[in-house]
Amino acid sequence: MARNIKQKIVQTASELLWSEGYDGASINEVVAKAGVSKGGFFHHYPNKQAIVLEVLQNYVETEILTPLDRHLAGATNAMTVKVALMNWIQESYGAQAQKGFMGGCMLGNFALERADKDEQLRDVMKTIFLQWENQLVGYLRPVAQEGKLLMEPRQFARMFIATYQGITMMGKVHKDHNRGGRDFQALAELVEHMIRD
Amino acid sequence: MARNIKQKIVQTASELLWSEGYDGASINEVVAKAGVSKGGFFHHYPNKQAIVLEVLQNYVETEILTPLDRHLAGATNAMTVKVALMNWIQESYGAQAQKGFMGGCMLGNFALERADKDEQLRDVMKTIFLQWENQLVGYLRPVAQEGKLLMEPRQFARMFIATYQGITMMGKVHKDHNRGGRDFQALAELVEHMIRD
DNA sequence: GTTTTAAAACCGACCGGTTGGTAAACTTTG
DNA sequence: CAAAGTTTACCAACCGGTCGGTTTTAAAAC
Repeated sequence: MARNIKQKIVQTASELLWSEGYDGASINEVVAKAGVSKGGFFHHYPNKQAIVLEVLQNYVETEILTPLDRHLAGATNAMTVKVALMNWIQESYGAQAQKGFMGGCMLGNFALERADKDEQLRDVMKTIFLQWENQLVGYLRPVAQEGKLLMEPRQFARMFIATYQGITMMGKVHKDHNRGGRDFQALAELVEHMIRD
Repeated sequence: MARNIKQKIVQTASELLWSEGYDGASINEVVAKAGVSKGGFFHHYPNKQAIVLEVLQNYVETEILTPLDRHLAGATNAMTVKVALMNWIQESYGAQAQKGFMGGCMLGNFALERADKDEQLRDVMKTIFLQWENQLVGYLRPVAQEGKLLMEPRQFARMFIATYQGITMMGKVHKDHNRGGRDFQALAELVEHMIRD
C-alpha cells in the first residue's frame, strides 16, 4: 500500500500540474482526485514544492530526455543526427496535437510561471535545461567536426531548445492543427538549413 | 481625478501582472499598491480579466509592436531589414538584462499560464501573435522578392517569434548575463543565416 | 451666481469559498 | 507494542467579488 499511495499521488499530481500549472493545481484537488486524504499527502511530502520537484524531474526524464535519446541513439554523422532530430520533432508534434495542444511542455510552463518566484525550482530547471543542452551537444559535436554544422554546437542546441519551447507556446495559444503542423515544420526546416549533409 | 485613478490602477496592475503573473497578482495587492479602494477598482473594471486584457494589449503595443516598428520603419531590402532585426534583438536583450531577466515577456507568460484556461484571453493572444507575425511579414516580403530570404516569409516570422519567446524563457530561468547575451546572439546568428545580403 | 439634483466616483467592511499546511486520533503493519 | 501510514477536523491567510453608503463632480434650475 505504501508505494501505491505515493504512486497514485505522483500520477495524479502529474496530470493536474501539467494541465493546470503550479498555482492552478491545488493540493485539495490532487488528493481528491487521487482518492487520498490531505494528511496522507503531507505525510509523504513536506510541502507542495516537494512533489512539484519530483513530478517535474520525472516528466523531463520520461517525456523529453528519454524520447530524444531514443531517436538520437546511434546517430553519429550529419545525416543520421538530422534525421533523428526530424523524427523527434515529428513525434513531439504528434503528441501535442493528439492532446489538442493542451498542456504544452510542463518544463516551459513552470519556467515562465515560477522562475521569478521560486529560487529552488529555478535551480532545478537550470540544471534540466543544461542536461537537455548537453545531451544535444553530445550528438552535435561529431557533426561539427565533420564541418557540417553551420553553428557552434552549444549555440545550436540552445537555439533548438528555445525554438521548440516557443513553437510549443504558440501551439498552446492557437490550438490549430494546420498551423501547428507548419510551425513544427519550420523548426524542421531550420534544422535542415543548419546541418548540411 | 477620474482619469488619475484608472491610470494608476493600470500602471500598478501592469507592473504586478508582469512580475507576478495572472494568478500571482491579486486585486488586493494591486489596489493596495495603487492606493485605491477595492470598491473603486471594481467600479472601473467588471472583473479581474477585464484589466488583464487592457494591461496586456497596452503592453504589446508599447513594448513589442511599436519598438519593433521603430527599428523596421524604412527597411525595404535584405540588408536594412537584417540590420533592423539585429538592432531590435540587441535592444530587447538590453531591456531584459537591465531588469535582471525578471518578468520576461508578459505575452509569453500569460500564454503559458492562461491559454488553456481562459478562452477569451486566448483569443486576444491569438490576435496579438498574428499582428506581430503580420508586421514582420510586411517587412520580410520585399526581402523574399529579392530572393534573399531562405524561408517563406510567414514561416520565418513565426520561427523568429517562437525563438525569441524561447530565448526569453531561458533568460528568465538562467538569469545569467553572459549566457543571455550568447542566447540572443544565437537568434541574431539565425537571422544572419536566413537573410543573405 | 447661487442652489438643487442626479449621476459618477469612490470607499471599506464583508461575503462565501479556497489555499497550503497542521494536530491529534485512529488503523495498520512489522 | 511500537512505528509507520492514514484519516478527520481544523486553522489563519487570502482570493475575487459584492454590498450599502459617502463624497465629488458637473449640469440644470432658479
